[in-house]
Amino acid sequence: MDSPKLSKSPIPSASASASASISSSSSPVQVLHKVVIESPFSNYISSLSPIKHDRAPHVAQGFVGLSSPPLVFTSPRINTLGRPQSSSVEISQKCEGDKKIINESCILERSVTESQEGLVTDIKNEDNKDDVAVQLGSSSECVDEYLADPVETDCAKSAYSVKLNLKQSNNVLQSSVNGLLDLKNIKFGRKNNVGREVDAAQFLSGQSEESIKRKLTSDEKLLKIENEQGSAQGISDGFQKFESDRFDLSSKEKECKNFGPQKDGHGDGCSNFLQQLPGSLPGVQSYEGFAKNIGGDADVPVHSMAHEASELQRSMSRRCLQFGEAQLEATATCSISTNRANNIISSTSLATNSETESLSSSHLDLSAKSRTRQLVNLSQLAMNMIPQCYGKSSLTVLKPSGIGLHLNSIVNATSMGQGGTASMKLAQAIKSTSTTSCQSAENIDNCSDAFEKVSTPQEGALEQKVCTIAGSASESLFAEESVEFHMTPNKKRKFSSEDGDRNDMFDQQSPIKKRQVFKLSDNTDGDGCKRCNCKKTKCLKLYCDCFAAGIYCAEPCSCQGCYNRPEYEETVLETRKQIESRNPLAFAPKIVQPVTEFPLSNREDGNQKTPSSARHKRGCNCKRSMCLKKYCECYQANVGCSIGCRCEGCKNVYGKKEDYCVTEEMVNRSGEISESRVAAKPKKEIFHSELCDPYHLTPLTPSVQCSDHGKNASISRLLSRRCLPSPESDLTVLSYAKSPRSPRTSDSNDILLETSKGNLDIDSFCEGISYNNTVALADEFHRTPLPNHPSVIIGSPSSKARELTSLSRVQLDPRSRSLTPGGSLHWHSSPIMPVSPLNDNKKLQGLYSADGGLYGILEDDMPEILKDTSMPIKPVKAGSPNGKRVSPPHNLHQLGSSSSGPLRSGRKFILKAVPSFPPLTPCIDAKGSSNQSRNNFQENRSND
DNA sequence: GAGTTTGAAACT
DNA sequence: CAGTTTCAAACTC
Repeated sequence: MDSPKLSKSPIPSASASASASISSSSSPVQVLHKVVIESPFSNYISSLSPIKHDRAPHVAQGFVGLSSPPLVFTSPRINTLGRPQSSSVEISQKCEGDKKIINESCILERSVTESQEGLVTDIKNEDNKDDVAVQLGSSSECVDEYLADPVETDCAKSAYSVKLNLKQSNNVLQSSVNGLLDLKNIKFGRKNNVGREVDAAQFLSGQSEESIKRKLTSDEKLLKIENEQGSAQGISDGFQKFESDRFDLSSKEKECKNFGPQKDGHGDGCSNFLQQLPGSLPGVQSYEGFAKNIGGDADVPVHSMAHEASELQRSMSRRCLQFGEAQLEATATCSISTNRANNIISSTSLATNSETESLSSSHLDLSAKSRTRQLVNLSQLAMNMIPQCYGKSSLTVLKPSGIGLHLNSIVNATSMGQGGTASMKLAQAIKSTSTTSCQSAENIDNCSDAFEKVSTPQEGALEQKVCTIAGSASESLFAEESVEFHMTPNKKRKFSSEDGDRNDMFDQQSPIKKRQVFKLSDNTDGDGCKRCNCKKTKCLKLYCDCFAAGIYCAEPCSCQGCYNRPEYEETVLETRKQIESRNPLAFAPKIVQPVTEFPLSNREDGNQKTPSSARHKRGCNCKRSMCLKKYCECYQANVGCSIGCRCEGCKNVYGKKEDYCVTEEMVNRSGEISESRVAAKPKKEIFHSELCDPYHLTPLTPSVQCSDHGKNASISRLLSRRCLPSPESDLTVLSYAKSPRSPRTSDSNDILLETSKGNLDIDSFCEGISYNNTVALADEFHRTPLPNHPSVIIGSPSSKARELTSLSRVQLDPRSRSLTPGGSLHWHSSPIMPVSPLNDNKKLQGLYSADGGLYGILEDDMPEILKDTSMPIKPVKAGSPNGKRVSPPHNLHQLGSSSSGPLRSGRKFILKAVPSFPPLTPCIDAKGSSNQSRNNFQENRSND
């Protein structure tokens, strides 16, 4: 044990105290982040609303001082600040009046915009946007119109981009006057909000009934949309309740109804959704299909739309913010996120569906009300999506779901997906959105009911999607947290088995209870984070999932003598440092998920059975469980085994080690990898590269994997790897392009890249940052807490994104096509490889070799930043036969001149220096040596 | 709920 | 670095 220092100042840092206070309120999980709220916006927001408390509790507490961690934590916090608060603000203001709401919305918008700005400077260049808008076609009408409004541009800081969008959108959007009116109204409202709330309101009201309605809608939403519902079409009481809760289900129904006929193809989905909403997934699926249609070809457009819509959203409603969080968490890819978000939204509220639909079919004729609602919904969607897509989103994403546990992001997601996880996430999203509204018990009940209704139907597709999202991006404590926090009784019902009496448990009742709960919930608290039951380690060792995940233990934990609490922050930090000193990657996420999975997964099925691209950083060392039980970290994480695994008799459902190798091989042969260099490399190398490179690791799978339990995982993997990124997912494409396989070389890759470009603005942050960053960030965060820059991430949401971006850019070789600014972040995509002509063979080897790859890349291409930054490329021990610890890549030596020496010798140093980067996977074949004796013993036992 | 199994983490 | 021990989760009964 690291000597746990007994109490030290209970709350050393202000942030810690803050978090502690928050946590005290109720949330089991506490996320610590120092910087988070520093932004004026956040402060302002926080001051405005009490929400903070609400939100905070949900957030898992991270170690404030932790050097490495917890990006994951950060993100949640960010979310909390921005969105949750905003939402809460809305609520609070709701009571006050529309004006306040408007103001707040404006503020939020600004904050969002600003944050976005930072991330998105790229967006300014939006040549692609036009394309996107065009691609989006009708779907973006409303948004476009909205964007088109000059006023908006003025108001929004991101006006520039908006203007561009507007121009484009104008061309496209003109078709729908109504939408414009609404949008304009909204915009106007926003402007006015900035300084002239009243005027704006008047203005809006004066412009048209629609505008009025819309305003009403916004007001209602904030206050409660009941009025709208009443004015609009009759809505079932149940739906009304939802609406009151802010779900606006009734409104959605109305909208859907309205849309149904109008909608082209999507309309059906909407109508279906409505019909099925009460309990049928189909609607959701159809909705997904719609989303796919929208974003399928060009995810980017969707993002752009979302982005645009986001502004509306901002003005309109903050409540969606949480959604965004959840979604963000879940999804790295915008398209996916969008779809999922849509799904989620739809699940939460019909309105959401209508939004998407409306977006998709710009020309849809909706009643003013419906349109208004749609706008609102769109705005919500946009909000949700935006964060994801945009830099902020990335930040949000940061909160790796997996955070909760090393393994866990993925695992949790998976579990959730399988069971009620999806629902939980949905619930999270919903709750997040509705949480504020649900403050009253009644509201809560209503919300919960609504949630149930929604969730139930969704369980099928939605859950999977959700899972995927959560898993891929990061399950994010966030979402889960929010879920817990928000969990209404109904929700509990849904999760009852899991959550059960979680609240009660917070008190740390008998461990048994907790433990039971854990069992039910898979040891995950609402956050999706596992909760520990440590008895001897005081939760200061990696044995403790909480500690390992960089979060403080919470009520749900049944640990004994726990020092992993805010009160013992110092101890925790010290211990953490010690552990990190031994193994810099100790706190890095265990599961590496390739960024690309997202798209792939989406494409295949809505369900996506498995994702298999994600892999365990170190790989497992299973001897007796055959990787079929949770003893296996790979299995637990719902990821397939890879070369890095030292397991024996692997039968991992998510992907056998052997299969993995085979797949890799096939891929290599396929020539996609292009350039002989890849082909030339031995399979192992390739595998290693993927394995080693966490990001790179498995392009294949989506972390989440909802699962078919990985039965199809292997297949999916193959597909994913082989398949170039479909146009559907730009991310995928990009990532692939970046992949060491040599995006350049492969024609397909090039094509893909180009395609993606056409669809997306690479420059736009949406694409670059949003996609890449989001994913990358998520991964990074999950994987590696940035020891050095934790505060940065947390502190300024954009900061991290920026850093990443900068890194990525730096990494990016101008020559390389790799678009993604953030892509570079993702190792797996590392543009560098393709770009750098350097000794391909060596590099390749290096790359392929687990650690080597990174090192090589870093040195050659990225050198400065990365080198300086010190990427924690490898866990010190990563390579050990046991696999427990990553050993430095042997190949490094081979790699480049400079790299090998220093790297090797200084591997430890490097690791520390670059905590921000995800730990590379130990590529080493390593045979598990460590437990041999034990293995032998086990074998003997088995034989017996 | 207790006990066993399992494999990672920690230790030597 | 390899081997061993410890630990807590997962699992079984």
